[in-house]
Amino acid sequence: MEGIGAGLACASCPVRERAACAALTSAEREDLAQLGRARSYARGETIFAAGENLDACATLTGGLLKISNIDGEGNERILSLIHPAGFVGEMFAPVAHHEVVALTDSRLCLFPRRDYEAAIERYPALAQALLRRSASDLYDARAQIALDSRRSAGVKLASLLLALARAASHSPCHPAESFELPLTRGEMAGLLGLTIETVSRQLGRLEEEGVLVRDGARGIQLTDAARLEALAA
Amino acid sequence: MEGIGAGLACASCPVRERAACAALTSAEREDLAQLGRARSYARGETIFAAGENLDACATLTGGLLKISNIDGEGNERILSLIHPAGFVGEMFAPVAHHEVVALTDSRLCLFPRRDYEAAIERYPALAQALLRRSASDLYDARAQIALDSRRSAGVKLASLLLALARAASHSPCHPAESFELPLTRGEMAGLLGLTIETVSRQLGRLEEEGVLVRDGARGIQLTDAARLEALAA
DNA sequence: CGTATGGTTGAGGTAATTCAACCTGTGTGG
DNA sequence: CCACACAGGTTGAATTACCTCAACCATACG
Repeated sequence: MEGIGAGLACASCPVRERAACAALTSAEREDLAQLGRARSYARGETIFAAGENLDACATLTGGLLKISNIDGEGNERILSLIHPAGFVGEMFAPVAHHEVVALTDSRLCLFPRRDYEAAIERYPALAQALLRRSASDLYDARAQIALDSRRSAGVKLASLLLALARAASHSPCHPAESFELPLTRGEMAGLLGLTIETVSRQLGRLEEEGVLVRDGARGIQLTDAARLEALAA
Repeated sequence: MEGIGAGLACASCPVRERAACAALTSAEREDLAQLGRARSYARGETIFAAGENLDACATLTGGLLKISNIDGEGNERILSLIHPAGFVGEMFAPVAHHEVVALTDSRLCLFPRRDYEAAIERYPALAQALLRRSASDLYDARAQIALDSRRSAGVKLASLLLALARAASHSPCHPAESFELPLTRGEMAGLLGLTIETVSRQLGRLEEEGVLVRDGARGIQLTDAARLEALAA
């Protein structure tokens, strides 16, 4: 079903209406699909490594990715999470600045960078769609900066949990009432600029306060979502 | 000389080779210029206020802007500095998310948003140029996140001083050896997520250590730029 | 001259880090 | 099947970098 000949099975693509390529006409998409190929990555696999030659870009069709930076001392800071329909690959940099790694088993639609760049020039709608997505990523990144500033560990963690609960739920703005954390404590710490211990303690505190119940290391059940939203303010 | 009729004096524009509109042919630029108008802002003046209707976007031709977020308690966090040739105005959001304020006397090229959006559709090269700029802003924002994470106040301040020294110098990567800070202590604090007092103390410490000499509140003379770069790592 | 704005300096408190021990589940090899 | 190792997680005690509060200084400006 998928990948007859070279291309992709856009017809059955779970993000065909939200990804950048959705801006194309079906004929144009057909054309673009010829250039790409789908590939699966297991949790923990690296998609792009910082410093390596960046000759591809991709749309995430399923799973969850992280974009992260490793500093001199080997500390990882997660700069962004990429959800399905997200786009990765720096179009205008010769080498990758950051690591891109699968947080859960994921599926991507990979394109050779040169071909994709050519497609951008050929299809103005694609450039616009990417611009829209880039603007949105920029907004998210700035929201992260705003969050980082003065706010306490408790607020940061509450915001993250809320975002994850929303992502876990399929309805847009409603947080799922119970879900599995797709990140380890270390990854949460890396994303929030905290330590593992602090994350663990804050999580414990939220449980003490009756906001949630932990179910094993990863399971979360929100017992007071309203309270969580208030804390995340 | 400037603004005969409605348009802009692109011929004498100091950023005509670096701004997004540089991607256009001269005929196209002529056309775009008809839509815009130049305006000056004094230090402290607000260009866009968060929450207000966002019906314009702009290219900065001279000066320095900040994009900032004010949280519930009235604390300001500066999300980004905008240097000449930078673009401001969220194209795809109905209302402004952030404050945009002039840090020094500045000059902008303002465009009605609808007209600019139409221009993007009309001129694919413009969309591409904006995409490039947006990708670069996104990279900067992520660099800021990386900086925020675990690094000490000293490292943050060193990075900022280095960035300002580079911006003050006209040659790209060489820091100016003496320059005026375009930001108050409060603004530096807001940009780095620190307090005014911490910034002041760290600055004092850099002076003690012989990295720089302060000349009044704003003047900075780098006596050991190499050391500063090492500290900013 | 007096007020305002921005800046410096000091003392004390605190949230988060660091360091360290211990727990839990899972997979592996004997 | 048990023993063991290992990765991820929790918990505690001590430390510290930064914040908060507060006083004071400098420069500019009406």
